[in-house]
Amino acid sequence: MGSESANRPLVAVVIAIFAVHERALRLLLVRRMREQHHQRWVLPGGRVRLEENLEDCARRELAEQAGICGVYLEQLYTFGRVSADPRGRVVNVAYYAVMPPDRVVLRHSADAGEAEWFGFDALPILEFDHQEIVTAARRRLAAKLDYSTVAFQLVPEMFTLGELQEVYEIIQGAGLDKRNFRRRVLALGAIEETCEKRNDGRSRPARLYRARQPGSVAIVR
Amino acid sequence: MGSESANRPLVAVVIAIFAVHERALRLLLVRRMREQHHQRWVLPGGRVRLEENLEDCARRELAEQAGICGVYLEQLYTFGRVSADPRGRVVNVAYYAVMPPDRVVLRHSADAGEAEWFGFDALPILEFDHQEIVTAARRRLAAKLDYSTVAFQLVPEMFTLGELQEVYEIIQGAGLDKRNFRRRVLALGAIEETCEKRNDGRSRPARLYRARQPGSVAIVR
DNA sequence: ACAAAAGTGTTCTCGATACACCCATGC
DNA sequence: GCATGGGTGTATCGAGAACACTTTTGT
Repeated sequence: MGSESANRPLVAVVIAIFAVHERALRLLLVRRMREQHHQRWVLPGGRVRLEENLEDCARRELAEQAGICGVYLEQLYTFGRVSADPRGRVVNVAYYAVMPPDRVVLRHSADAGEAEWFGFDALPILEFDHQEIVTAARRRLAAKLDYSTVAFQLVPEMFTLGELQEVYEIIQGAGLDKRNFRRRVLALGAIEETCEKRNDGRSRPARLYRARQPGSVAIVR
Repeated sequence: MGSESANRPLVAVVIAIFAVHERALRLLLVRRMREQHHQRWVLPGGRVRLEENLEDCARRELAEQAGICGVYLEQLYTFGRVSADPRGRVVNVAYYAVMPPDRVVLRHSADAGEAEWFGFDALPILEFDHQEIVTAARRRLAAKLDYSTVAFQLVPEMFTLGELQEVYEIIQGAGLDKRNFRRRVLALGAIEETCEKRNDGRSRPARLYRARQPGSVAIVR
């Protein structure tokens, strides 16, 4: 370590992974171990191996550091400010990812140290260029809600229109008209009714819907 | 060379720079010298220096390889497929850039080898992941015409509405209604009339317009 | 009965589209 | 006078926004 390859930047991926849980947008952070800034919370990520594609690296780091697999993942931007990391030149290929709330229970994997979901009102101060990455990721996600089907990746497999609307309202930070919202999302033709209803125990049961293409995110409109 | 830093990917920038010239969309390519694939046309670009920011690197390479300065430049995507380059692992941070037609005359700089503008109907076959990069850049540019003011970077400082419309039609590959186009672009409030007219010698002289913020590209609509 | 969220239609405004003719200049 | 591109207005359509009340369940 230390002087290895000092004539090339280090290439790393960094992931901002979001979930909407308990009426708040949450971001996953991990504690960085055995490093200069150990004990500080940082975005998950790590160096890219020579024989590994960029997205594979992002998925591997999510799995290793937080036990998370199979989420929607999209490249965001590459940050490479010369002075971003005092330990040396790093080029961070940033990704953002999203995950449904029924999967935020974290499996603490052995070698991983800790991982934890933070609300945006209680985010710790982030090192390096991670603050900038989170801001860009959040902006991109908010924008994509309006012209893609990402939102279905942020709700359980079966969901109510109320839950879906909550995702929009929390991420975009603005209330929406219920009738207009329902008309718009149904008009997309990307979700279908199920026969089931969800009974939350304190009000009228809501019909459950399901994405027609649960595995993929499409550009719409 | 050769075995240097073989434990880290090489980080390079690659630029797809476009201009609309003589009724066609054109792309700048350079001949790669003293390399395995010398004498093949490739996108301009090169390795990122340790003490150099990514965008600075892109601008330096454009200047060195084609004498081009001061253009609009935007990061596109980072390509890092393991097998993209047979010489070793490369992570290509791709940019796209645009330039007005009155600047496509190339200054052949001394160390640069050749640079040349190619129409899309006569593009050579590109090595590595360059074909993919060009396709992505073109798609992004076509999309950005509709929600930003990039188009003003593709026409001279003073331009006619006919020229501007031609830029849209050529890049998006579809004819537009003249009256609707003019109404829409004028309604943006981003350009202003000048007193001058351009006389092309074979029809009625056209009024010249100028961007209000010639230096910057804004998101609109 | 009351609290809590589900469910449901109509009106209005504004931006996008379709469409055809006269004008100024060079040859 | 003819060829070439410049310049102009109106009618229609559809998407998005505003807006309030009834229904179903649990307590």
